[in-house]
Amino acid sequence: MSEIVTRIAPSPTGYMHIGTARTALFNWLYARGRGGRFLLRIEDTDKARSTPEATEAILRGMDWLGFDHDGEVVSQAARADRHAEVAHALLAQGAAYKCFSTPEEIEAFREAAKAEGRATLFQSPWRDADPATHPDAPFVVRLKMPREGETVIKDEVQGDVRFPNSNLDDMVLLRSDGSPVYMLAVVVDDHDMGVTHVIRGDDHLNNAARQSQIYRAMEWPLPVYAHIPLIHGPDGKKLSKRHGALGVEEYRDMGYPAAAMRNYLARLGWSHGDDEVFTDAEALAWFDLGGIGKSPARFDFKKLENISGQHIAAADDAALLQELTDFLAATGAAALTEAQVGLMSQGMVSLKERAKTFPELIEKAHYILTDRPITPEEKAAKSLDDVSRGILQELTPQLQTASWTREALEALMAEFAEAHDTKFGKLAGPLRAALAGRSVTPSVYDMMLVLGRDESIARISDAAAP
RNA sequence: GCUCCCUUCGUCUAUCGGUUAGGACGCCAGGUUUUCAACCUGGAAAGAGGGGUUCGAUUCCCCUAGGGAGUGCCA
Repeated sequence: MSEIVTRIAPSPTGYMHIGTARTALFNWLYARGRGGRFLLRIEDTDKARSTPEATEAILRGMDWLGFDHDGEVVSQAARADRHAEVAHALLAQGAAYKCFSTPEEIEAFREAAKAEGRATLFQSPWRDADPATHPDAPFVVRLKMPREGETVIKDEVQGDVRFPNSNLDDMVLLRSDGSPVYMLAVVVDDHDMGVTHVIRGDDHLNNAARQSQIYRAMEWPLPVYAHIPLIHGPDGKKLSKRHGALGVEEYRDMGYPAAAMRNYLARLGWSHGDDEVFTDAEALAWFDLGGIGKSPARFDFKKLENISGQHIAAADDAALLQELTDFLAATGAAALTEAQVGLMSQGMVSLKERAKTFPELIEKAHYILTDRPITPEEKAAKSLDDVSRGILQELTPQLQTASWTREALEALMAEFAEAHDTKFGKLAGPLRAALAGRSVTPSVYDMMLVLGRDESIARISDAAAP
């Protein structure tokens, strides 16, 4: 079997859609999981809507998600000459023809068809015209679609889909200004790039029938098709910016790890038995076209969060810290100091199991990211009354001599609490306020261990001071 | 209008003719607990509707309903 080649071909208009990210993921998984190649082509033939900024956004999104592509990024617009060349070849062999109908005539045709309840597919009078009768006027090049029989698309997701040829129109290949149209461009590009598997949104399923006729006319081998259902919004309607159809970069900025995003997106419309949380290696090994569902899936933030939390909890400490650093940089936050990085790497163990996103992780790490003197928040300040200050004061010397291990500290606290005829729960509040200036923090022991004896005692002394 | 696709708990899904229709998220109840989170136990929750085919349909076929896509000298 020859090498597998897939591609992602986004249009650079606006931000990088989350659906594009999922299609890219499927293509990437399919190729990379099989030792194939994964290509990137920017479909920038619509000059009016394409922007360099959008291309940059796509590149950044692909980079963040870790979808490395092979070879150079292909610009579809740059290949217009080659597209036209194919159109002219089709023209020369009689598979396409020049159509001199004006837009007004076509419009009139459709109006009339509609009024009579006929199909509105335009039937050009020039399809079989003798070239000798061609006027000296602008024309478009149209493909001669078969009028009889049917076109069958063998789709790996949808099965065999049959289209009556009578429903296929003689689509335009070249506009009257000689520029190629998208339908032609995709086919030529996919062929020239050696794409063997076209995995794309099912909004292209109908187009596949029309495009396949270009392959047939050129006698090019058809790629394997897999049309995947689109992602819908929480309301089941098409995903729009209104309800969460955010750009990929917005998900990054919300603090979801890329690995979690990949995992969630993979599960959205694809399944491997009951597996829910998995690594990239597993996804690469498991992914196949047969596991793709046929119905559109809705985006569910709750599940994304859950998956995200599990990935953060399971992540390697150093790698997670690095990704957190990248997150801070990407969102324009201040970078961590060297000392903070040191403490963070020690605190990561206790931090990561309590956070679903990076912002949450940072929130939990507040005790590390803050410096003395600590000004307690209002809620925390309430637990620092005169009584508790006294208790903290009493506790300090004991901490001074305790051995700084979890066991020893737990024992010390238990003993201390008992001596004061109370429970550790009562001590926890004041200690949190002292150590972090907050009422919600990681475990008191975790904080003391990470902060170390000197810093911990210093903070407690600060709080105990009148 | 015409063509094509889709339809299992609220959500993501498993099932590839025979299951008490399974799992996950979320939700509810209880437990654990040092706050938050996590964790443990239990619970409610689904085959769109109607016809067939079959000994037997969630599964195969048809119809209806609902949703989506295409039908451009947009991509």
